[in-house]
Amino acid sequence: MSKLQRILSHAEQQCQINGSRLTDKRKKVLSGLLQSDRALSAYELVDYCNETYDENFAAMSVYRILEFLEQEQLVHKLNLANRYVACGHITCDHQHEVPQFLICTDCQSVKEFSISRSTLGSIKRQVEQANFHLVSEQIELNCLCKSCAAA
Amino acid sequence: MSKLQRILSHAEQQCQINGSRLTDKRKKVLSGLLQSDRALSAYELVDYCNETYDENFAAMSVYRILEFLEQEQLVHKLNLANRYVACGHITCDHQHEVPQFLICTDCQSVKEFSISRSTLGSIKRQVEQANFHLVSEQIELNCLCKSCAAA
DNA sequence: CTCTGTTATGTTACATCACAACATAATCAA
DNA sequence: TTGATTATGTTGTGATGTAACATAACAGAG
Ligand SMILES: [Zn+2]
Ligand SMILES: [Zn+2]
Ligand SMILES: [Zn+2]
Ligand SMILES: [Zn+2]
Repeated sequence: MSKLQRILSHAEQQCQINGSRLTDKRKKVLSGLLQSDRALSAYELVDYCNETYDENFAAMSVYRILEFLEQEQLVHKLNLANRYVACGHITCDHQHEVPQFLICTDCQSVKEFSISRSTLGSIKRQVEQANFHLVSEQIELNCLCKSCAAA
Repeated sequence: MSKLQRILSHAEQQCQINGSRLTDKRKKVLSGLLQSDRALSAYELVDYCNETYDENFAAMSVYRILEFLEQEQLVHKLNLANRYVACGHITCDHQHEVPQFLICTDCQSVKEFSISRSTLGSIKRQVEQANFHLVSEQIELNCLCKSCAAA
């Protein structure tokens, strides 16, 4: 069983537990993201799926499917880049924490990582001091990945 | 002399020093942002200027003007919200540091603030450990402002 | 296995967004 | 005045995101 298959079946189980269905189309969109080494826009996914699976996804469908996958924590939306990535922890059993993302502005590769609790804590403290309140611990940072930085 | 006037003339001087011109149109766009209590999208600015000054700005012009104002550090672009705010430090004489922004996802009000050097340092360190490199210290965080959080 | 309500997907049509490309006008430096 | 540079006008287009309504697939009750 390939790694992709393993992740997909794990995702399917997870959906069953949540009382939702990982349909064929949804699986294809998720696969697209899983097989991509970078974050994809909705329309890139439309093209990818249509070429790879000889399907006829409409943009509308992909947006709806992405919304679903996001709710199921299988996919993350990167607001800073208006793109989507597959969650890197689908096969993990532990509860998914709110992740932070490093996005390469050159090649759109993404690293899902966790900033230390203490750093996150001091960010939150300083935000509160400024009389604002974080709506989410999801933090996105524009970066260069190692290979793009070298070039 | 009103506060607005003072900021504008300060901005004009700054442009002269840089060998650029703060034209009438550019002044109007900047004024629009200065008088707004929240971040505005390019098209909101188009509408605002056309209504307020009885002008006929085209979207294209506003995009160009915003690009100019950004170069002059008079305006900041918020990538997370696809909106623009006037710099809060135009009349400061000290060198402008890279700012961080707290953006209310409800009312689009924005606080330009500075995270502590030490926190910024530890963020950078953790990013480097993940083999990425920050392209900018500009960090944008989705928040709720105090009044929106209350409601 | 029907029937029926719910969920998923298809289809069409729009509103918005961001900018390319070329044209004209204003400004400046000599 | 002239020529170069900069700013703005104008037109057109590709990309984005979603509303509104229609049909299909599914699941559970009877
Ligand atoms: Zn994840
Ligand atoms: Zn890269
Ligand atoms: Zn500023
Ligand atoms: Zn608010």
